[in-house]
Amino acid sequence: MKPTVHDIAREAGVSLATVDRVLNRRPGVRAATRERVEAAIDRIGFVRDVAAANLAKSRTYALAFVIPESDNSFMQALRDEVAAARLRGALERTDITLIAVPAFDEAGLAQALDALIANPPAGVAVVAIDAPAIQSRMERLRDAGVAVVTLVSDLAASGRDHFTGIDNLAAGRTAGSLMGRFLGGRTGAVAVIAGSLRLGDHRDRLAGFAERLGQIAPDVRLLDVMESQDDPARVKSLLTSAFRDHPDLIGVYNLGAGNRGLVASLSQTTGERPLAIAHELSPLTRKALEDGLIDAILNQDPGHEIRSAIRVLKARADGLPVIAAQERIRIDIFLKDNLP
Amino acid sequence: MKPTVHDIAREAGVSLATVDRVLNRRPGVRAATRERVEAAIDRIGFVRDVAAANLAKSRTYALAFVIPESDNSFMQALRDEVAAARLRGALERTDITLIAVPAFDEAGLAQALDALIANPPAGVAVVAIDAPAIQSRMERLRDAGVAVVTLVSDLAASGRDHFTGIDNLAAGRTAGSLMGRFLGGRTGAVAVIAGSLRLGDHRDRLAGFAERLGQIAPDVRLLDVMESQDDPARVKSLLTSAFRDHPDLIGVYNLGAGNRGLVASLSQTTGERPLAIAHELSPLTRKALEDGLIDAILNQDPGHEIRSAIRVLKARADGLPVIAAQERIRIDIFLKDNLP
DNA sequence: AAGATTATGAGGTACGTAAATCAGAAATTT
DNA sequence: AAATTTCTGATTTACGTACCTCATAATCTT
Repeated sequence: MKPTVHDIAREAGVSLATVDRVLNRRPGVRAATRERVEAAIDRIGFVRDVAAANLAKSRTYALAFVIPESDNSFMQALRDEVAAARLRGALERTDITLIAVPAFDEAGLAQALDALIANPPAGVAVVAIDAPAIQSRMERLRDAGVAVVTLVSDLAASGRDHFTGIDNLAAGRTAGSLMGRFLGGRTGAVAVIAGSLRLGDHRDRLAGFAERLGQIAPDVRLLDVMESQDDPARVKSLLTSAFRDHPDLIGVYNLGAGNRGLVASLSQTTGERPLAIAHELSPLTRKALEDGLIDAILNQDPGHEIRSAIRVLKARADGLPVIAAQERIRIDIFLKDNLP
Repeated sequence: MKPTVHDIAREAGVSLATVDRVLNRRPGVRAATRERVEAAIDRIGFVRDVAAANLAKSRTYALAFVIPESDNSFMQALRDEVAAARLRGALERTDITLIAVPAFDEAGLAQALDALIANPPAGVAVVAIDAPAIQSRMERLRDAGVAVVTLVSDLAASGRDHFTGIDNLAAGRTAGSLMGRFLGGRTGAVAVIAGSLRLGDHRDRLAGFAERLGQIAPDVRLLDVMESQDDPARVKSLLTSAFRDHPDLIGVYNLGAGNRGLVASLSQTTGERPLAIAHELSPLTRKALEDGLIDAILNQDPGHEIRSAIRVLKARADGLPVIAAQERIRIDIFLKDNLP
């Protein structure tokens, strides 16, 4: 049988109350006694029954997700996944709050974090903006004993317990690799569109892409990066100019959002279609992949990210370890053949 | 507050005992009363507290994993993941048994299943061989109320509740797609090595690969498939002959195990190295990818598969729904750039 | 050494559900 | 209408842990 707290008490020769004090870090136990109890715990291999403990505590994990209210499909998917997780709350003993903040708005995010500091939940997941005002607030949350996870876009480590998202430098390199190899020695110009170079993840993707493409296809001419502010209309107009100005355009990499503009532009091209690589699988990009308009999609699964963040927050809130391999977010590569 | 069984009783105007009878499908409730209780459950949105229920039942889920004792790294990884899951048993209320059976041995597998039928656990996960003797035993298990999942290699649907593994036809197409595009218009011969065409998953991969490569690179000459029995030495000797007999060999796809032979052969090639695509990420294939000996690895994550199978088995054992999106096993594509 | 302080023990209740018993009500059969 | 059978209610115990109170033992202060 699985050992219980009673077994610890018997083994250590103390009462249940003392075991409880040790287990739950309550005061009033001499160091020597505490060690005896801990030794007994190790010896008999006691593992706290989390279900019973939660039941006894009537514990529900209050978790807050702070996500920008951007209208791009990735952020939308992220919010939908939070909503779905919210519905599972009764089963999973979570009470999830979704806090939508204006996109790219440091002050708005800071304000949302201040509200959380005033009324701290057990855990907070934030799509962070890397700025001192945000960093310091995240540290305050952690100091208050709140489990803190950054989502999608990271911060300096002191501001969070864990980052749930992909390695964007590697994502850029992957895009560069695919672009270079799919081009198969052809020469010409390649265009890159970012949302904004003020975003760390976009900067990382660009750097990785340029580095890797330069290695594999040194003869390809990489055009100056264009910024779309993640706006589909702007993506489209930027591409229109690029097609006009560079008749030898053989590849396009959209490393930010606004894929609607990319697809619209590609579906209008006459002559040979350029290779296209973009991020985030959505109904739109999925269809473009199936239709052959886009050649590859790099993806981070929003469902995985939200569920992973919840697991990590619950574990940190309980002071339990995390299965690292399970919580690493993959850079998925999708071709039309391996669509899920 | 979350509604409890007491709330149901009050709402339906019956006693707790009757609610319990309805909830746990015990006899002794008139149809009319049962409906009243069920209506009350719907009305107040009751969700059974699984943790409390398990606590009350002192339930642990006895789960058996039946996995071939092949020495290839994928099956090894699968067994390791089961062992790891076994250690988490105390936390997750599972009692996991790993049953290793001889590889490719229908009679041995049938015998292992018979033992399980005689002493049925709550759930069984099997790396199945698609044969009538196996199929019928799986059906017997299901009829006995055991949750049944096929692992890696599937069976007809009547023999299992769920399949935990990848779509191998799609995996083959993905390999064909990558091969075709990476070749970038070059012409020559492409070799394919399977473990055994008696295995359904290997047949599927081959079919998908041939189909897709033919579309993308019609000028490429696909050599007759060779069978390695998943033996590294045989993979190597087959490749040696292929290199000798076909000087224009420009691509190799190993769709089964035995990658050690593939890597050994590739590292000895003189002149231009052929494109190489293989399955399953391991320390060996990872290194080969990093060194540029292999160009792409298709992968199914053994950790995900085992954890998914456990979640599914527990859910089926409780008659709970499964989050389908979470349990779909991805066909991962790894290049040297997006290695985890 | 008396008093103050800190450790520990003993015992209980609570969490939400499962499962059992036994008594009594209602429906069905004879 | 009586005897059976089938439902239903009321109540209790158990699961493993958390957390509370009260009493007493051990240790430290002055």
